[in-house]
Amino acid sequence: MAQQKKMVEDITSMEVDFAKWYTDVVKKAELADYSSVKGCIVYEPYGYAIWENIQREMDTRFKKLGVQNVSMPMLIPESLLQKEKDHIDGFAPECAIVTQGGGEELTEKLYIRPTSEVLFCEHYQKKIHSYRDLPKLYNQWCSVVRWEKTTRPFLRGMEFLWQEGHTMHETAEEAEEFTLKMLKVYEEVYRDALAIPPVVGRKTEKEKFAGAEATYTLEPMMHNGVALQGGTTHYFGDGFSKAFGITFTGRDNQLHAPFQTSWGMSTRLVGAVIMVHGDDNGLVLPPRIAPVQVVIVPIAQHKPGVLEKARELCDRLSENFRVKLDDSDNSPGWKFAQYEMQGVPLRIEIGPRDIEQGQCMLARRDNGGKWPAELDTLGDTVSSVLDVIHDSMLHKAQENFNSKTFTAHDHEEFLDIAKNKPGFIKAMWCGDSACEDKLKEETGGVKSRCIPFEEEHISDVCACCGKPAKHMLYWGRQY
RNA sequence: CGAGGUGUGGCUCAGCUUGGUAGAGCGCUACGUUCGGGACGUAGAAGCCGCAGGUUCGAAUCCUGUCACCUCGACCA
Repeated sequence: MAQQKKMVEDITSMEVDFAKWYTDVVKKAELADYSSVKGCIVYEPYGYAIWENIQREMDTRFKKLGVQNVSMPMLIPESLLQKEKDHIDGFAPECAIVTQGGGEELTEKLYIRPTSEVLFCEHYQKKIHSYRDLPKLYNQWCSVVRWEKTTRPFLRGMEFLWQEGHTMHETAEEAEEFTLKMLKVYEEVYRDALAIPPVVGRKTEKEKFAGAEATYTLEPMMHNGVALQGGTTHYFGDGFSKAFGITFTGRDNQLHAPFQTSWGMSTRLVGAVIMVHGDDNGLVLPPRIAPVQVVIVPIAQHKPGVLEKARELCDRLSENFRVKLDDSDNSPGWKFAQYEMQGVPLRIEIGPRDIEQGQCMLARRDNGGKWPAELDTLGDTVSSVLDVIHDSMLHKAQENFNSKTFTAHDHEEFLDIAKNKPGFIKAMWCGDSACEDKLKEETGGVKSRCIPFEEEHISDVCACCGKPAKHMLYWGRQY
């Protein structure tokens, strides 16, 4: 399909300034607006609807695995947060703290949750007594607060929406298996709902979550080659259990500490969708999470029969799809541009000429393709076209990933790629975090992304120090 | 948190150097004509010039502070 012409003048071109392009799209597509507090955004209806659709994709998958939704408090007493040392060391610097209530100084500070491991642990300590109480598979949908220095809508905020799952298991094997199971669920959401192919793997010691034994991550590549840490699952072992005195009587009539996991994905996914799929005309939404999957634009709508036919189409298609009929007074050209900006996957144009011929025009957002379709079989056509669009978007994202992923065989090549080619770098690593520090320093910000599950053998030695290599790592800059 | 930049109707910006009646384009409202890629005419509404102090007879304009946003670093999801 031919390269799409840039038709929207008020969005900065991606090539000119990617950061500006991003904020232009967020504002022009009416996804979010700034509030008067730094880093706290208003999720506008259209942006929130995207999040609701992502939520639905995740929530139904969680429930299939037996996960139950709960709601924990927002405030954490300081003493509770301090029970696990690595955890508080990791999070305390970026916490907001309540010191006053009802006009009086509090005797104990209350932390606004940056994440809720300790709250779940406190509760589990009361509820878990026997192996019969396990596993506990809880999740909550909530917002958390982290005092960030740099903020950007959806990508990094002081307050953001997410889900956090926290589970307790009888054995280490079961907990580790569940950690990986959730990682699979996340990957499925990425590919099947968001049409994004992430790199999936394990974080290095240096990059893992505060208090975790192992952290797994999903790292999609944005259109400009920058990574976004977009979802993590953690295996905690029994560290928190022991710190919080959670015990249960096992099948052997002995006391044991249960094994724990946690996992989370946030509204950052909306940012990923924007930056992976968007183009110079605005947002491009994957059909399965698009708030409006099909928009109907009547042409010459004042002429007899046009609006009636458009309404009839809208009613018919609404049985199976999320459809919007725009019968406002704006010109057709204005409507085309507007829904392109908002990333609506499929547009239907219907005018007097079409009605005469028993057809309508279909236009794809992802590649600009436009062609006539029979009205009689429109439902089936729309259904298959939306699937084709999804597959095609996933494919395009994969191609972008492939074309911006480079292999570094040695130190010199690594530095050269880091300096000159935006994207991911595949390179061997000795396992020493000193090499991660050194490469980050030398490249001005390239960090290890993860050890993928399917490692390639690039060379025998570390691309930093030249010692024998243990793993292949993905490297890259991140948001 | 460091360096730089920007805050004036809903949006993009002019005005500030040299203090003296608040401006333009787009958008918005009403009516009419239009309608296959951001239509046009006529009439109209809309701004304590980011916020708080200060200087002055008088401040969008000068001074101080503060907040937000953008870019580049450092830090982190």
